[in-house]
Amino acid sequence: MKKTIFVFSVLILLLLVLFQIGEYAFLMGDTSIEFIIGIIALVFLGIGLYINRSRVTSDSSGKTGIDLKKIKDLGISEREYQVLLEISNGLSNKEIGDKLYISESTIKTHVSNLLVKLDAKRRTHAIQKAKELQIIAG
Amino acid sequence: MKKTIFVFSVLILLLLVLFQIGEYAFLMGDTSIEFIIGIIALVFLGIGLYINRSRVTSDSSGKTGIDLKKIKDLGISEREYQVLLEISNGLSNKEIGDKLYISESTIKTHVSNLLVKLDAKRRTHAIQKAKELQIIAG
DNA sequence: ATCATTTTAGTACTTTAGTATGAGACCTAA
DNA sequence: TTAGGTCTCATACTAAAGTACTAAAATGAT
Repeated sequence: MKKTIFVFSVLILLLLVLFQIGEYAFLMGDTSIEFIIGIIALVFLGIGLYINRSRVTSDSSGKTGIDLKKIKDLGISEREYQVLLEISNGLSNKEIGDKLYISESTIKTHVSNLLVKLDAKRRTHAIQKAKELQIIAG
Repeated sequence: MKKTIFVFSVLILLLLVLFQIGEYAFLMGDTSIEFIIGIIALVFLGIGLYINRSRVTSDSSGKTGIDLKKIKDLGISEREYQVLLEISNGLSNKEIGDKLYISESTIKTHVSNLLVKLDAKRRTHAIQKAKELQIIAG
């Protein structure tokens, strides 16, 4: 919200500045009206593109982006998160162990801990929960 | 691609039209330069917003849309697809059976068939594959 | 009505997943 | 140095998942 207000304030200021430049250049007569209009058009086209880009960025970070803070809040450790990612990739405990060079037993421990921390009954449930919590890509 | 070319053509045409209007209004002296600049700024701001909006829209429909045709191509039946959806919701075979009012044995049959059709080793793998194939929401 | 497909369900079995518990190794902050 | 957390691994167990069949009932199109 604060960001939006800031952006619009800057926008209005820029508009006023452009008014001044436009008037000044017009009065001096050393610049064609086409040039001024072209500059203004380009600037605002850029502004329009930028505003939506930032909107999209904030949207995607809010919808598909990964919430690192939430991972910590849930008490999920680095290793556990790695395991979670491999689970969502469809790997078995054995395969995850081979990939991370640790035993299947250790993976089972990590998975059990993950299920508790994500309040999930199964690994498929954990995937669904993790997506809901936006801690893994969907 | 064709759409992009069309959009930019319209953009250039609009720019030329605005040049003419600007020059005309300027010569007639019945419109202030601020007004013209304001209009142009607004128009191009709108254009900038529109261009990014359409880009986002096409992106999301291409990434989150469900490909019904692909489901048929894979030979996945209606019932099997229902089971697939419940798997991705994190339910167990027993829970899916209860929800669809059929036995767990039947769910197992459906799941086995799904794994073959999706070329998956496990149900978690099936979820990942189904998302990759854009058969389920991700 | 017949053929093909789907849906349903079962048995018997193997494999994978998950729980509970204990314990050693490691690192870091108090 | 000790306390807390993470990471590791193991054993023993229960539960769930998955495979490989077989087969009956329902559905739907020709």
